[in-house]
Amino acid sequence: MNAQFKKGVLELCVLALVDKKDCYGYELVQRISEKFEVAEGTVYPLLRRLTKEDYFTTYLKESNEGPPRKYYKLTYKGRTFFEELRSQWKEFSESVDQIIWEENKNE
Amino acid sequence: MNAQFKKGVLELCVLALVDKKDCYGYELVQRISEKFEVAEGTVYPLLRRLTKEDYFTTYLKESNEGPPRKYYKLTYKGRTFFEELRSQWKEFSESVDQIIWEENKNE
DNA sequence: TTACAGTATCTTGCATTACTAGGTAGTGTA
DNA sequence: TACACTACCTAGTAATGCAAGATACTGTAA
Repeated sequence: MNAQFKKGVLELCVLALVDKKDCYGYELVQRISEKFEVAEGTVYPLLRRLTKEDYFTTYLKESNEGPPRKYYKLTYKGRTFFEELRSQWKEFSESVDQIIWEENKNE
Repeated sequence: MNAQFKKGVLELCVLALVDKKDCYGYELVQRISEKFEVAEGTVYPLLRRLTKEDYFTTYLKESNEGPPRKYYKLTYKGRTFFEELRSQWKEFSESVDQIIWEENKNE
């Protein structure tokens, strides 16, 4: 999959998944990769950035399948940002579809 | 509009518009900006790259509204690339929509 | 004549973000 | 002991959109 398409959209996907329920990084990589490939080296820095910008809070939780998991939880600010970004994506992707699927017109 | 969303997609839009009819750079900026803002400093380097990669050929044409216009014409290779890219976009954007609009499930 | 708006092309340097390729460490199994 | 899987992390690189500037042609208004 074209890596450029993912720019900015991965952020939106991460926000959407964490909005539904608290997630840890490795889990997000797995979940998103079911739809399209994403690298760990992409997701962890993204989570760090979104946390720094107060869209997430984090907490650690023991696991019996490996080292402790760092869970991310959406803040109020994060939810607002997510909804704004999702709305922007809707508008943008619909515009793109208009351009690329438009029938030839007499002009 | 989120600048990141456009990464890679602008290429697709330019290909789509030139596929319909030969276009010059300034025209593409105007046409795309009807849907979402795009800068000249983005489009001209993109056209240069796509031409270098043999997706476009170019020709000059006089204008009575200003300096000569450089028209871009899609090559066979360009059309193949456009259709491939458009199909990738379809798959990608549908995946994103599944992630961000999915209802909460019992899990 | 001069100035400006609109049309049309181009370039340089910057900001952002995804990926590659590595590392560390815990758990369970062969 | 070795390996696979889970789980976290980072440094450096590549790709691409944008801001801000330059150049130049046409037509119009002061």
